[in-house]
Amino acid sequence: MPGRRNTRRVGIADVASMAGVSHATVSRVMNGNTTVDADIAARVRVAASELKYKPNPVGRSLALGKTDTIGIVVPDLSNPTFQAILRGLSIAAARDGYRVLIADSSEVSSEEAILAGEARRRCDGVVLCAPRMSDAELEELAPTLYPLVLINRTTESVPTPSLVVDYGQGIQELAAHLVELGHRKLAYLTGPDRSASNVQRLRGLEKFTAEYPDVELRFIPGGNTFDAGFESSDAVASCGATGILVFNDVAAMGLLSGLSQRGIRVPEDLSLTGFDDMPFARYTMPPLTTAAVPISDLGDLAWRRMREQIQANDAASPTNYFPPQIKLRGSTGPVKA
Amino acid sequence: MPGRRNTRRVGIADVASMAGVSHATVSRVMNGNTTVDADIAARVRVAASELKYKPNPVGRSLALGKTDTIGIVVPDLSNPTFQAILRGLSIAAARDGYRVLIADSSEVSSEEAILAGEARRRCDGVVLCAPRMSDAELEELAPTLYPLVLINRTTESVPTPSLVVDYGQGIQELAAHLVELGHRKLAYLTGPDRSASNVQRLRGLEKFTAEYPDVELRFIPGGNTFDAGFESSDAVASCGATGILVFNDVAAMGLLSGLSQRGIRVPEDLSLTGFDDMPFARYTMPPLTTAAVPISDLGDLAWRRMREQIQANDAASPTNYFPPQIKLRGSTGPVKA
DNA sequence: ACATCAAGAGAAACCGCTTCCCCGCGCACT
DNA sequence: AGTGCGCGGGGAAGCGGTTTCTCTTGATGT
Repeated sequence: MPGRRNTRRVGIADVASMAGVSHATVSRVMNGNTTVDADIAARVRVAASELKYKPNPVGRSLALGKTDTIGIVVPDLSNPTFQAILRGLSIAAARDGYRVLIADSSEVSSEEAILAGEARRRCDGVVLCAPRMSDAELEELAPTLYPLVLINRTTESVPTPSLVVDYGQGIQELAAHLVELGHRKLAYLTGPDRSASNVQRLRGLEKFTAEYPDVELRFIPGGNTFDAGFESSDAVASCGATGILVFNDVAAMGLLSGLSQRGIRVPEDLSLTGFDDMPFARYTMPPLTTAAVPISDLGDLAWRRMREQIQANDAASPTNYFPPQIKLRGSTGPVKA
Repeated sequence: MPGRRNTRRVGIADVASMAGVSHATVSRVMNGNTTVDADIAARVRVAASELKYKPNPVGRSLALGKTDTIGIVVPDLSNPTFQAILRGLSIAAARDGYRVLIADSSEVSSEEAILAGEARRRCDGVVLCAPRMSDAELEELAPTLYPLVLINRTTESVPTPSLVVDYGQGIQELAAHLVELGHRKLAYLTGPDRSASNVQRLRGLEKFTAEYPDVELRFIPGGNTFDAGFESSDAVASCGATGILVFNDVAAMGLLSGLSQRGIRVPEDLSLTGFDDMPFARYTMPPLTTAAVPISDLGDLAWRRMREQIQANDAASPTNYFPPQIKLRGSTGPVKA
């Protein structure tokens, strides 16, 4: 006898026998089917509430072929960006009666495809954040995941709704801002090598240098952590640049801390920009000039794109690009005379 | 015909007919049942991988009466504490092949019970974080959720594994630390009124004043945000206390910022403690003395308690109290002469 | 009064998988 | 050679619902 439970839960059959009807009728009543006589329906409802009956979602899922659940695959749940996406997604999905199943690939990109497949099998759709996955693998995976929404990735073969933050655009604007302030020697403190969003920033900076050939731009290896920023302060201080573009706010805050320990003043001696506009960015000393990414809107929109596909109202919706919004604060200022 | 899918997925029957065996045999092979002839097993495996067959989890769940999924109910996913718990839980559960379904009650405590019930029906167990739920409701709800782990709550009627952070103990130790440094006039910048963890801190401080009758302790209404801390700086500066216990790190950072704007030096003029040891606490100027709560261990342990109940190796495991660990940093110093 | 029909409820099929039950087969033992 | 037995695989019964199909029943029309 498979699936026996110690304490058997109340099932549709219990309600049916209590109300003196067939379980088909109980099912009809529970699903609001109006072809049931009002008296009988009332009797069923009484029995159901008497027994505190709630339909078993697993049984329903099997019969209906849907689980009212969507999966999200993230590379690292400790990353505030993914936390915000998850939050936005979860709240938006909940409004439509859907739940969210999470799959954390722990930065192991070889796991991502497997996790996504598993999640898809349990859920009605998948939101995939897989910054490290190769393009080839993504192209192959995407069609098998069908109701799929991509974050910060796009596919060519199958048209898949994608939500991408335009990091390249953002960093260009920050660089342009520094130029406006008179800076001619800039440096970019890079993020993790294999990070897709770091690559996008580099692309954006290529365009920038093409546009401003007279501006000098050098690259300093950095990272995405406070400590990485902190430890880069020597390299930054000695590189001769007066305007520093940092990969993200966390590293920028580390750098800020390191510079202040060396007695280098921001923005008097050096201008500094971050990226992400995390909550504390406005509270550093000085407050950080940065680029805001509307990430919780992103989670919300991810759900909307997912819902469109599940309901199949209209299929193809193109990639949405999110231009970051530049926040001018105290960490950037005119170049020293 | 219920549950028809547009593109029918490959099922166990397809594998069975391809391998020329019954689906019972396929099932046995897929589940590693050794009573299958090696040749046949191999044939089945070939067919399965040929068709890329993966068992449908919903079908399995129904047959087995388990979903390999646990639910977590949180009041607010934007709260770093719950993010950390979620992360710890998710990673630990994943190691044992379980997934996590999230339910965000958006601080609406009336939703919590409903969400928890729904989650329980879909999952093999529930981790419940419901700081605002009334004791009565919790007592009534707990038995219906059986494989249940509580965070920062306990029950009396049904013995339920609980993981509670001993905020009272932590704040007492911080206060004692200030006394050791010579402070005799202390103030507590409170958290949100209805927050259970704020109440626990207040309880701890009651004990503290009983133990140190010669120390003066006053209370200043605060909050749990940076801005709340910032705006309290006047009240703090004028209250005459030399040692300030702040509800949490975020508010403490706000206060720190406000004080520095007023030219009040920390720790020379005023000593300051936070609570939580959030990642940035060590990077403020000066670094924040605070109490570290091992929250991701907490997620990890939540899973372990859950697993114990699911496997039913041993039933009752008592409440685990987590004493916060005091981190002495630069924001506290000897009282001014 | 009889035929037609619509409404409403029960029986049964089905979703995809696991596992119990049982039967056929080959081997060993008497 | 006949019986007992263990092994392995097929058939079928579930898991808990939804939905189609079918049949009963009461109302309506002529």
